[in-house]
Amino acid sequence: MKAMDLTREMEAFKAALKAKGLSTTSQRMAIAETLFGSHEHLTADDLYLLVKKKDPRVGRVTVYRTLAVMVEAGLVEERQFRKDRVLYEHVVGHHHHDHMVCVTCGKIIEFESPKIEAEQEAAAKKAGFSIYHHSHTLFGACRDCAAKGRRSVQV
Amino acid sequence: MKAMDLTREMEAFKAALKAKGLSTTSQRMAIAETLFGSHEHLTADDLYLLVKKKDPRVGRVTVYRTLAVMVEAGLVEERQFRKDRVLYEHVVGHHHHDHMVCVTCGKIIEFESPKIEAEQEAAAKKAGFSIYHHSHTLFGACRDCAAKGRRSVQV
DNA sequence: GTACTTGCAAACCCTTTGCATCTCA
DNA sequence: TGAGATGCAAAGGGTTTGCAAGTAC
Repeated sequence: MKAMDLTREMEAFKAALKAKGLSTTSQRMAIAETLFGSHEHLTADDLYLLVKKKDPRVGRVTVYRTLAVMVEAGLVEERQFRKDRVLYEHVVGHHHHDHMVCVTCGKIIEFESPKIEAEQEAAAKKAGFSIYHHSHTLFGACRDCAAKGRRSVQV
Repeated sequence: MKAMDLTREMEAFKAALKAKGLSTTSQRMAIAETLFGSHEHLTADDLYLLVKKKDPRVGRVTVYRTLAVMVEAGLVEERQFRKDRVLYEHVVGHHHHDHMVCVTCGKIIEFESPKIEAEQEAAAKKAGFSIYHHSHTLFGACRDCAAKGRRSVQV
């Protein structure tokens, strides 16, 4: 796999830092490059371990603090598929989608449905509710796990 | 408000205990009566405090353990609207619904949409995914909070 | 009577915070 | 150089577990 071009993501992050009056530190850059370079859904600790491989001088706490900045800037979103674990997904340059989570193998499938978006907007309007954001996750079995008849509970 | 008739819920719980080979203890009954008698979304600790008013001999740990039994039996569902808090809602005798959560005042509005259910089923089918259950939550401002222009982040 | 339950306290896990040191601008 | 950033260690908060004593059946 060739190296990804992270220019757009990194520029967006630097702009967000500048807008908040925060410094462009080597730790923040290393964390951002690692997260933007991954298309996985990562826990803070997953990310910490990955960043540490690149630059051992980055601490776990800085990862948490940097993720918080990114979330606040709208560059990254938190996903909670299990009650004991928060996953981070970078969303710069991606359009909105929701998720199907295979409870057997943990696979995450992204989906989007304009009809669902329209319907939830209609439901909200009916209740006088203004949506800021939403979370819509389907839990079940992916094609492979359903075929294999496996059914445990991993996620 | 007159006392609710919890017969159906309590019988369902007793049946679930019997099916699992578990004893009908006074603690479990007190916890069940309290939870089934509430139409709020409660944290384990909220429930513990409520039960303790009725019967001070019930411990926090037993509440956690009893909730786990109820969730496994399908009598109660867990809702996670915030990453640091799990809410429990009893679902015996209620039909499925999803939630809108006001991030300003914390109000929870229930909604249901057959169209959304149908669409998410269609999306899953397209991906070869079998849905076991799902979570769909809208975060935003309820009518009152939107009108007052308040916008903090409580939930 | 015996195996299951309970409840206290302690352990756990993830996350946040206090604070001295370091670094960007 | 000085305000902001970092990282260690320790605290925090919700939840789970070990174990001795209590209870259902």
